[in-house]
Amino acid sequence: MDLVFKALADPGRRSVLDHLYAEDGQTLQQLCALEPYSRQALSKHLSQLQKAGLVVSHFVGREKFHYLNPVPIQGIASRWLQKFNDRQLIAIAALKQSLEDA
Amino acid sequence: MDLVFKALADPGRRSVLDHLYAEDGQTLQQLCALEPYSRQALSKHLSQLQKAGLVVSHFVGREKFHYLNPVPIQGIASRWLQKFNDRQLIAIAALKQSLEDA
DNA sequence: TTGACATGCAACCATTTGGTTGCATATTAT
DNA sequence: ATAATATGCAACCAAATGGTTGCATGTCAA
Repeated sequence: MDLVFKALADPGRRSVLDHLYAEDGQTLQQLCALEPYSRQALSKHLSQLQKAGLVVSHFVGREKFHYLNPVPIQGIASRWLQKFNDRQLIAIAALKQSLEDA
Repeated sequence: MDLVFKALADPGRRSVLDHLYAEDGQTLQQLCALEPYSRQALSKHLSQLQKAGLVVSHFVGREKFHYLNPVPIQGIASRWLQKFNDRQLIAIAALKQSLEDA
């Protein structure tokens, strides 16, 4: 789970996820045309995303196609929402209070 | 928004959020007793969490009380879920469930 | 078969990050 | 008033991070 948070921490990697969402099943070369990074840099980012489970890939010949896996993100969302939903109203109330005091 | 992702990337900061959830309105000294970090290290972590909007604090005398603000996390969740909902019916169901429980 | 294409891996470098030490400021208690 | 408490800030340092370069491997096409 720590890998997921670390993978999402970089704006470039989030952008890769966005591009994979826009068009699923892209190869490294295709992503290179969309991102301002070199092939090697993108490759390392994709590797991290893959280790975090956010991207799944498979080879077809010499081409490696990458696919988005939203499950870990769902995991984060449900974890934190589950954690905070119970107190949500109180916390929001507290936030409003503190903002009004400022 | 980038600050929120970066703030959540560190396991220590996530632990701070957990402790603030367990007991809201704690001071730096109280958190020091719970975390394996020095006062100064914790202070910097709290500062980052505050800049990310995940923690709100206010002084009472010389004591600074820290409160959890779940709103940015909700923002992340809704953003990514909204992005991926179209393809993930299961995610929609899970989110609705968690929101309805709140 | 030979050359071009798609990717992987390792070494190296600059920047960022997390942590500490030391000092300063402000509030409470004796 | 003086000492102890609670926090803030800046400088410094080691480790992690993001990116590059160079080379190696495997696949397709002429």
